[in-house]
Amino acid sequence: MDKKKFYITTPIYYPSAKLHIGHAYCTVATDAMARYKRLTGCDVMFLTGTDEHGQKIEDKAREAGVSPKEFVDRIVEGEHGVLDLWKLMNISNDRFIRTTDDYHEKAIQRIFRHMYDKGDIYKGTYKGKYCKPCESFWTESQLVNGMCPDCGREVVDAEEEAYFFRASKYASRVRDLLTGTDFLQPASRVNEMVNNFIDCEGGLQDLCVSRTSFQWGVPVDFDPKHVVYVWVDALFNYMTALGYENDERDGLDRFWPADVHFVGKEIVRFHAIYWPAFLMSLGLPLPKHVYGHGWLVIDGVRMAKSRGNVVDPYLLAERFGVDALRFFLLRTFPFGSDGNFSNELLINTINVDLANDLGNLVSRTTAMIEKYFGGTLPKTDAHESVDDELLTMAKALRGRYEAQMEKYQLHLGLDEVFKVIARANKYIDETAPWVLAKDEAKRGRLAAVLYNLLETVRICTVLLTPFMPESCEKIFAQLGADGDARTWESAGCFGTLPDGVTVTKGEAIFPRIDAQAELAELEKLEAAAKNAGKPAVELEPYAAESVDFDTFCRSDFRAVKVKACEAVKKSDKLLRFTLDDGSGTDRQILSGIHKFYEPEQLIGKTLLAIVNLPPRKMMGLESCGMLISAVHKENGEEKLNLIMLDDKIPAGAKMC
RNA sequence: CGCGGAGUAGAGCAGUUGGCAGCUCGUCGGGCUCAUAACCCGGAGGUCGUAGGUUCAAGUCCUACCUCCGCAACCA
Repeated sequence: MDKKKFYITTPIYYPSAKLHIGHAYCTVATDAMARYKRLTGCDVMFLTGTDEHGQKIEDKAREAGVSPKEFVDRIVEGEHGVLDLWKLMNISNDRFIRTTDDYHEKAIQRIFRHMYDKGDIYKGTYKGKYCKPCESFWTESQLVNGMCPDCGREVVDAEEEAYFFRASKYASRVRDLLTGTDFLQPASRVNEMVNNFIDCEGGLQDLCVSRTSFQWGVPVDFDPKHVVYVWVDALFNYMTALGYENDERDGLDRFWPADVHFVGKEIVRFHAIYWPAFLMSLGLPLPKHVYGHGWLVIDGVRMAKSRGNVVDPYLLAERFGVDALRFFLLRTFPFGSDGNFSNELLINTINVDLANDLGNLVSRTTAMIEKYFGGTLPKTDAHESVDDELLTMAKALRGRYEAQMEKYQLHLGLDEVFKVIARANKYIDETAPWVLAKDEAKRGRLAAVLYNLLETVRICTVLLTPFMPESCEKIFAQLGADGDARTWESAGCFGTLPDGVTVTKGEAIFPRIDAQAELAELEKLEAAAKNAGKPAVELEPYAAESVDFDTFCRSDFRAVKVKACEAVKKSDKLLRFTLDDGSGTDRQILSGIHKFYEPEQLIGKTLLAIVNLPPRKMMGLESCGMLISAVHKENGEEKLNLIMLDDKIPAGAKMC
């Protein structure tokens, strides 16, 4: 019979900055799944890569003074870059795709044209905020203080010509796919998608698939002032990497459709709605599953560069070992939901599961075989009923593990293995080999007990291989398990190790970590890493254009006193100020500075405000003016200081 | 009333179709000495967010409310 195929992918990551532990989490999970499938005998294709186009990279490259391609090359191929990280993490991907690869770009042009020819891509207008001097479009949410985030000048409502994908045409087929099949997992994500994006007001929106406001992308070949905008470019990587619309790669017939795309929950929408719609448009087979995993969060908030709470996988892998880190990520957090990451939990998991339970089990088993039998067990068949439970569990393990793995429940697969490991530790207590060893007549029974342990450990190790390839290799070596005793087959067969096998007690495979000392050390290292290589103080660029005196004079700046200040409900940034501006009536101003100040710090302070801006509503509240602050970056971190005036200045005093 | 998720022992979480409330860590007590001060056993600790309702029986189903978190919005 032909080998079964299995095609699995990670998202292609956006290399605008170094990857963090969250990216590693997703890739390690995919890797474990791919290794598991290979173990079971599947012909596996495992793809990962990078999504390298777009405005943000164009901007970052300009800031760095290099071309966009040079910029992404550095993050992808450079030292401690994406490729290095996956090598370090022992990722076994079969292919790596970069959306700047020539064959991919050419294929995207053809794909775009096919969809256009079919009438599923049409020319329309994209509405947004436009900054004339910068020739840039911004979405409402990108604006800084309602102004252009680049130059700080005013933006205007404007329209840009753009191509759109007619997603609306496929709305009902996509809804059926989501609600009627197990395409999207975990199932809890289905309602969210359907209610939010398909059955919402206005129905499924057509998707903007081209832009003219930046150049760093795949040009639309029949209308070259447009570049293909993110999702057509990014999602089709899963097919172009197999040779779709190109001759450079191959394997499309063999591996498409994908068996599963592992993706973070933030991009579930694009994989679960637009990706199937694209494929429907082209009449292509749909992937079998999309699995949206959770995020690693820190103290309950999402990890993000802008929050300065990203965790560096390099640091952790180097300190604790790649396998320990891989294991921790997949053992601790339920794969479908968010998990709260902490160094403490990491160390605790390593100590308890790997050092105390697994490592110590290997150690005491091999130690006793060496001590009592010189490393080689004699033939024996002294079975007792106390063995039954352990043997039953060990024999059933592969099936139970497989059931979980097939559902992508990696943490539950591991859980099954660790139940058996715990049972084996208990078995040692029950059988007390050190007592048997004192009685020469019980040599046979002693050998049987140790053999049972040896086999149990071997089976567990086979099943742990996808998670911790290198450590399992070491364990096999200590057990004397050769090629045939490391296979999927053998994991279902208690008694695989031959009589006379020789074990060797070696170094501790997972040494215990001194938690307190290590935590302190980590804190130091992370603080150092955070500040490394970043300019101490970074200033906004100076305005190139001059402003005439009259324009300046029309701005009415006044001293104001803070009478009351409170956080705006449901907003993480806004503070609501009630101010005395000297006029006799209170003035309300909202300011997005909660990240920098707590409201109680500000009551009674004398601040500077511009008071003749038109009122504006935010979160349902009216803001009449703007408080003036000084902004800069320190060690890459945004800093903001309100301008505080001498308290003897009366409320309402005009600045000029 | 924008959409969705979550509230269960000190912490982190499981609890399938309603049937005596569980797991890991921590904590306290005991056992063992093969092992990486590891392992094994036992105890304490919860009115399962609140208030109603259905039922012989509710963590589980229904209704209302409270709190938290995502998305969205907003960030003058």
